[in-house]
Amino acid sequence: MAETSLHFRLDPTRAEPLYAQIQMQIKYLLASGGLRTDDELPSVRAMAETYLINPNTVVRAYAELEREGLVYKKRGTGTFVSQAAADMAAAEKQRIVARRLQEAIHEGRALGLTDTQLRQVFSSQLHEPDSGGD
Amino acid sequence: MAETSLHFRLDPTRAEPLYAQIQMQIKYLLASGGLRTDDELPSVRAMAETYLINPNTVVRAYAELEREGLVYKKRGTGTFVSQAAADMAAAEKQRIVARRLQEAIHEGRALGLTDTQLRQVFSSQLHEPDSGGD
Amino acid sequence: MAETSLHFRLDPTRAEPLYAQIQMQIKYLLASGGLRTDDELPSVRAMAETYLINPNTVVRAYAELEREGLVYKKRGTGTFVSQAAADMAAAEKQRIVARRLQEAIHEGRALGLTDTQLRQVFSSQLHEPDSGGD
Amino acid sequence: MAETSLHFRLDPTRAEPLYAQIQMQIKYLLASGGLRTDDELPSVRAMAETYLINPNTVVRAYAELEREGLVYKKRGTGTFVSQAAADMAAAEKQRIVARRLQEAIHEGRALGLTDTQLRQVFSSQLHEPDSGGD
DNA sequence: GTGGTCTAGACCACG
DNA sequence: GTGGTCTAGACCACC
Repeated sequence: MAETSLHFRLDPTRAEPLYAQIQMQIKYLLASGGLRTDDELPSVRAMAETYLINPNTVVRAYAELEREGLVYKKRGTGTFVSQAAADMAAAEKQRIVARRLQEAIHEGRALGLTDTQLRQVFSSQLHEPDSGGD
Repeated sequence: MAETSLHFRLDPTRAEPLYAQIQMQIKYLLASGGLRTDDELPSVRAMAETYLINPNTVVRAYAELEREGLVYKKRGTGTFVSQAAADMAAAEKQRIVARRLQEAIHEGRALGLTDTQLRQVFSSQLHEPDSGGD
Repeated sequence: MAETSLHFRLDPTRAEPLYAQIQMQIKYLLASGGLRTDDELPSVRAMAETYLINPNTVVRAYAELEREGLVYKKRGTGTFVSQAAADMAAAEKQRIVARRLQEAIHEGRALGLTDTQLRQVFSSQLHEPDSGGD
Repeated sequence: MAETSLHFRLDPTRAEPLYAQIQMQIKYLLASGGLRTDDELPSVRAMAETYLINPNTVVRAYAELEREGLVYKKRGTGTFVSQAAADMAAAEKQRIVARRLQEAIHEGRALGLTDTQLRQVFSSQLHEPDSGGD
């Protein structure tokens, strides 16, 4: 129950490379439980056809994930989620959010906000019901 | 009284383009009050000589800032901080950051993090020296 | 079916910068239907070689068009006409021109020209081959 | 009755050079009757001080006008409107408007409008009461 | 002095 | 192959 219906949002226009978009979204799925140990990832070919992208792009994304130990490949079979991925899930979750927060903090500082102001804004956002966004 | 001693940290080895580094650091100065309306920016040539970069790189940074309405140029005279730059200041800054933080919080919750965890991650990021790669 | 035979008239002696000439002529093609949504523009290198200009000059023209939202780029792939370009078409075009004409009419009246005189001048301009200097 | 209260709108930010802005606005005054034969133009120094611009800029504007025969200089006295200026006034009026119309037509064509459409837009604008402006 | 444009050619990442 | 960035240095108009 997993590789049946994964869907990604890939935008070749964005500054972030396509392979990195794939990589990041798979990490997201790993962290959120959308992909579990030994689940099979979509084949390179399937992925490329579905999203009309170059197979090499998918290969690179998978290669990077393999390098990180999050997936493993069985020749002639496919690409699968590794055990390490599950172990990393918990920490990865925080890493993902940490990165986002880091970006927001960075931008805030670039705009001249003090740490105190940043804390205040963060707290207020944490309690806000929802504001709606782009 | 302002353009006397602007100093920037430009690192050509970073993934962020030089022109973007200049652009961002000038924005920082605008937001923090280090540069005020009608202050003159360093001339393209002066900037290039000081930081040992190509004048065209500075030209590009200034052009982007002009496109954003933060500076204006007087031909044969120089480049100056626009009124709009000052206007950008106040509440707008917090609004921008609030939105970013809201997104990060949203994502964190989607990944199952509790508010307490979010606070912890936020605090740790606030104190990190710097981390991100690209 | 479109980017097969685009040809431009670039004159480096004119006061208008080369990049602006390219930009304007592509706009013309967009408005006239010579280029349609998702059509691919000539590559930077191809354009530069065909017209014996520097690739950077083409880069700048394309960058300005992208900034205006008329084209988008896929890294490693090429530059394409955006959807927005098509949307720009219809009524918007007339609105832009109407405003310009209104200004000219206003000025003419301020100078004491009668409507009849304005009509005459307009007609003569409509038939002029080209006149303006800078 | 003329050089008493001439006022100009000079914008060093615009693409059009300052000297050309002065030159054009004086031509406008000549065409509209705001300046008549033997009226004295503001002195270079006065002009420069009033508008906080470089005296050389005014010198150049006056020089161009002199080259066109529209003004003449009396050493130690000042710059005055020539007889030719009056003669040229009538034709100049149309030239000014013609140029504006030409620009609008040019832009219209760049946007893909046919001559017929341009005529229609022109006529509609001629009859409009007023629309509002920039 | 200032910025604006352009050339020639380099190196890089991406697909 | 594609575009993105950067350098080195030219020439120009403007102030």
